[in-house]
Amino acid sequence: MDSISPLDHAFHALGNGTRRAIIRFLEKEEELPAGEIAGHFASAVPTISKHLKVLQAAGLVTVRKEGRIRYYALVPGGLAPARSWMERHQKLWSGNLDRLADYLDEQDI
Amino acid sequence: MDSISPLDHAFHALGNGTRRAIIRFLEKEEELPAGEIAGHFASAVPTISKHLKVLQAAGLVTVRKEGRIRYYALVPGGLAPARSWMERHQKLWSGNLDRLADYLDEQDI
DNA sequence: CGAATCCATAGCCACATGGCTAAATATTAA
DNA sequence: TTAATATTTAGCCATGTGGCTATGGATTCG
Repeated sequence: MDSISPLDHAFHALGNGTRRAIIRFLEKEEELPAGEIAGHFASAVPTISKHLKVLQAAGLVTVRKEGRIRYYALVPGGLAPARSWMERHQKLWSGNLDRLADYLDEQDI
Repeated sequence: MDSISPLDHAFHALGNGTRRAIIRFLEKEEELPAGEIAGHFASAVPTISKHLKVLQAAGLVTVRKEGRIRYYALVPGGLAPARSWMERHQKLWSGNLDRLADYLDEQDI
């Protein structure tokens, strides 16, 4: 019943080389059909489909269905929560902790 | 035989709420004994010990052994590789891709 | 309608993960 | 030397993950 933080999903999604490669591939185009994404990787089509679903659950990617084609695209602010977590902690890491960051971290934001 | 990228380790380590909580706890002090870290969590001691090992493998944490006590501390630049990956992609995400980032990403740096 | 295309889902496998308790190791104290 | 303390390692269990093939649903083409 323990609800999992959105950060868990985001970091987990990024913790796989194939998924990061999919992200890089998507950055080059506005959007891409699932098949075209799958075609650029050695893995089987359903395997890539699964990865896309993980990226979607992490809020990093969206789908647009047009006929029988699914166009995948990056979510503009998708990386922001994970990135801001890192920003704040990069600072704390270096020694200058402040109360705002403490407060934010109590909620694991 | 596929060697796993350091980024995989870092992102994977961050993809768990307990481990992020350990990081937050470590930020408040220069270094802490394993027992004191474990004491602040509901999980059993060996469970926290395992998490510390994951953080260590990810290059986020170091140990210093003094007698029978292990002092854990954050690695100063430990977050940097993961953070810079996100920096670069946050930019690409927003639309302005440049060749340097492309080159860096070919090696998944 | 029937066949082809695009893609997801279902089901399987081997292995990883996060949790636990119990045992081992290393060091210090009695 | 024996006992206590700090921490890791060894096993065990349930569940998750990444990979595959085979099947199914939706859409388009002949």
